[in-house]
Amino acid sequence: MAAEDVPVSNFIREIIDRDLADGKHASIVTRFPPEPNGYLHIGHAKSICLNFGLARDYNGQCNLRFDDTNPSAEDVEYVDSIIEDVRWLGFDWGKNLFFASDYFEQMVAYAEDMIRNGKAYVCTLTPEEFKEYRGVPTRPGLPSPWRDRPVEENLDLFRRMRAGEFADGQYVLRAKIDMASPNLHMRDPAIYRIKHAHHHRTGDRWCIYPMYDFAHGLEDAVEGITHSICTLEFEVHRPLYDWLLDQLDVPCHPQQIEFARLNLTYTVMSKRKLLELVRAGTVSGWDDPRMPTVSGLRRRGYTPASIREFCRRIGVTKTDSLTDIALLEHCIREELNATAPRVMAVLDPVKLVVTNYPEGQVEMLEGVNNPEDPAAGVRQVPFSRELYIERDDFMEEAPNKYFRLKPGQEVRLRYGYLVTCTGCRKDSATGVVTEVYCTYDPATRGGNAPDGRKVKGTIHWVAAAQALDAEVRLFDRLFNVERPDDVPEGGHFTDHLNPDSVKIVRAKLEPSLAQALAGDRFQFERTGYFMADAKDSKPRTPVFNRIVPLRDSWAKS
RNA sequence: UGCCCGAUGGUGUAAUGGUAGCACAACAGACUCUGAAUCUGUUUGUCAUGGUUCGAGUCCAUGUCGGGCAACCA
Repeated sequence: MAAEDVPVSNFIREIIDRDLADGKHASIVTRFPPEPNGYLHIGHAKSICLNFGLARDYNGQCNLRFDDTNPSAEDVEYVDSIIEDVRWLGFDWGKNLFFASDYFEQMVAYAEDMIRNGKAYVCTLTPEEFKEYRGVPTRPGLPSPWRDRPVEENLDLFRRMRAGEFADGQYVLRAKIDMASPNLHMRDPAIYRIKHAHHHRTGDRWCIYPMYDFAHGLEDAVEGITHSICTLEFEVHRPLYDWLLDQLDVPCHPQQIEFARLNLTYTVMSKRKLLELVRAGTVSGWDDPRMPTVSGLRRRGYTPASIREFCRRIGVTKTDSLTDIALLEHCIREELNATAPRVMAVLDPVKLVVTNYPEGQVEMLEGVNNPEDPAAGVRQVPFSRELYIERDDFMEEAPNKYFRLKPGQEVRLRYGYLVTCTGCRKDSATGVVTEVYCTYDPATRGGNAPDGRKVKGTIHWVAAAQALDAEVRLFDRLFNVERPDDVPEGGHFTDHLNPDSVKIVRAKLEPSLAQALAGDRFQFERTGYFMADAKDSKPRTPVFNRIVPLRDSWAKS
């Protein structure tokens, strides 16, 4: 078993172990129940890995169920993207793809059972009055004047609600529980509302829709869910979840278990805020490579395995926490270090002229594709008199510990020659370096000196005439503070947007990259991991996204 | 001021009454044809106060701090 597949224990697994040992269940059934009103993000990935991971490890089943009980915000676009994302993450629900909307008829029957049992009533209060009667946490609520409406009248009104005789908000079906409960959710919650809205799956068949609290437990029960796992904010709903299932003649009573949702530094995670960024055009869409959405991470170049590994490492608890995004970055670096072919690419080019190298000569030098993986083989890289190097790799006046090119210093051109810097030319007006000069030692072909002398620095380069010009997108975090949600009075989370979250450059790439296909990942030596963009890369003219930079202990000091 | 939940190094997470461990991050060194990777080492922790116990991060009490709950959203 690979390290990444070894499950990390957590309190939910302990509950399941106990339930299995006690014989409460012979096997488990979980579910991932998204509402199709937005794209999935890395927080959902945590839930997906949890629920599907449990099913996998315990030889159980995990359903993919769309909780589509509110047509106003939902759309097939979201259904499709969610299906694609869960599958991309590497999970399979087999035949168990369900929609809450498929249970609407059944839910109405359960609602009528509740009415007949005197556990639900049709209320005529307006939304404003409803709120008024509910009271506040510190004060009990007041019973609705319609609380004791006769069963027959409730039944009749509910059926007419369904038949479309009333306007939105005119009536609502409520559970009859306890208006004095310290738990607001137990104060006769609404369970069915009138909503004349077009549903993406049921069309105009319905004009009443069940509320989450009524629907969710029934969906779970009907599907035979054993462990209904959700996030912490539903903890206060659990008494209602349990109460409801106790009132009705359902196939089973699943156990709701809550865990803490994922928070990431330098990131916002609410669907509302992500939608706002999309709508405002702050990002190019849900799959903008800077977004924490599954589609954004995919576009950026993250692999499913790296996201799964991240989810494995963060664990599952009930503690509200803030995970350092450095851990996510570590997970993708770790994978790509082992798998990504190395190439040379100059992101901020300046010309280097090897003054004693014959003009017009081109020789092919051998580069190792992946030092971590001998099977990756070697490739040929052209070398000539004029090259491009990184502007950062030359300093006219440099500190002592600067190992790259400075006048008089010898460095290695990776897989090329040892060269000694002899000077540079600068634009007389601006002082900007336009060309750097050096001489090479012909005896050092391939990068080693026969006399055994060592050089401290090795830099990457690309032959000027053979270089492939390409667009490279350098992404950085979208926000420049750890907690973008923390805003002062009157502020907005977008105040913390990082103005430099993307920088587009024209880079010089080694010619082998002309063969790169959309979705191919590479390590650009000394700079980072990159992927050819899935949408904008064309054959022979790739466009690269920087997934994550290499660690750089020099830049820090 | 009501109810529910939580609190272990900078961050995340283990330890289930018996040696506080792991990972990320940071720092230092070794190695290096990537200032990467790798290797070695270092710093930093049980929210507080009582109690139970031979023994408490763990159990109990009180307090403190943090989060959630007052959509006909999920």
